[in-house]
Amino acid sequence: MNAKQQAKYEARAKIIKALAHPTRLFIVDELSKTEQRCVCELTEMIGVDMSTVSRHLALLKNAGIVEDEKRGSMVYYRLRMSCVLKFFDCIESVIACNAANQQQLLT
Amino acid sequence: MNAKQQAKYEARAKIIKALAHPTRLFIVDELSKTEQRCVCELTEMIGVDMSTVSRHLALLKNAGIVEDEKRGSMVYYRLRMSCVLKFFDCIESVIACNAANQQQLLT
DNA sequence: CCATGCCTTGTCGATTTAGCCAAATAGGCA
DNA sequence: TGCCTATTTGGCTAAATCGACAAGGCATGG
Repeated sequence: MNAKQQAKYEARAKIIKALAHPTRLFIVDELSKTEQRCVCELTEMIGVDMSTVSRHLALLKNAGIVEDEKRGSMVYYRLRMSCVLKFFDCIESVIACNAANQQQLLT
Repeated sequence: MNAKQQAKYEARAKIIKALAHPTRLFIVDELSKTEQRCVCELTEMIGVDMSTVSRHLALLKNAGIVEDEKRGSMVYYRLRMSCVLKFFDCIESVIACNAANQQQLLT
């Protein structure tokens, strides 16, 4: 693998890594349902420290998946690349396929 | 977020995490082009220790993304859920969108 | 101006991850 | 049997990640 290839896969991995956490998946899911949410709302829903949520959001933003907008003292986040939602169908089918496989091993 | 929700997002995150590494993305890409590859071939292409490649493959297998088949003394891996390939279009568009944004900041 | 609420950032400890080397396992072949 | 190759696994270190708490910045409302 040459340097250019390497860079390509690293760039891709960075985006995927940004999604690779339950809390961040929840955030993406939530923003697909509700257009925009402030940090405090998400914090409330998730149930971890606000600083932790803030960092998750910063990470998603840095990857280009969400964007933020400050209004007054609140910061609202919304989905910037909604194509990531398409991942979920495939993910679910992987999970279902794994489950079916597990099942089969028992018989 | 209740326990069931939590579990759902964790299961999803596990799959995504399995893809969140440049080497593993390379492997998936390669298996989309060539149907099957043994560990030694992939090791050759990637240029890290075979034990490292073996672990990456085990991780992908554990997530249900690839499957393996032992033939003689070699182990061949192939893609099990090719739907993950669909991720790449979206990923590329995120990258392109980020780049366009960067560009705009310079003007 | 001060208090309060919203948010981000610095720091720390605990956990996970990635890579290497060495050792163990397993198949193929002389 | 004994060597060689292919692969996995154990052990180790360095680096990254996550979560909590504390402190600081900024806006709002008395």
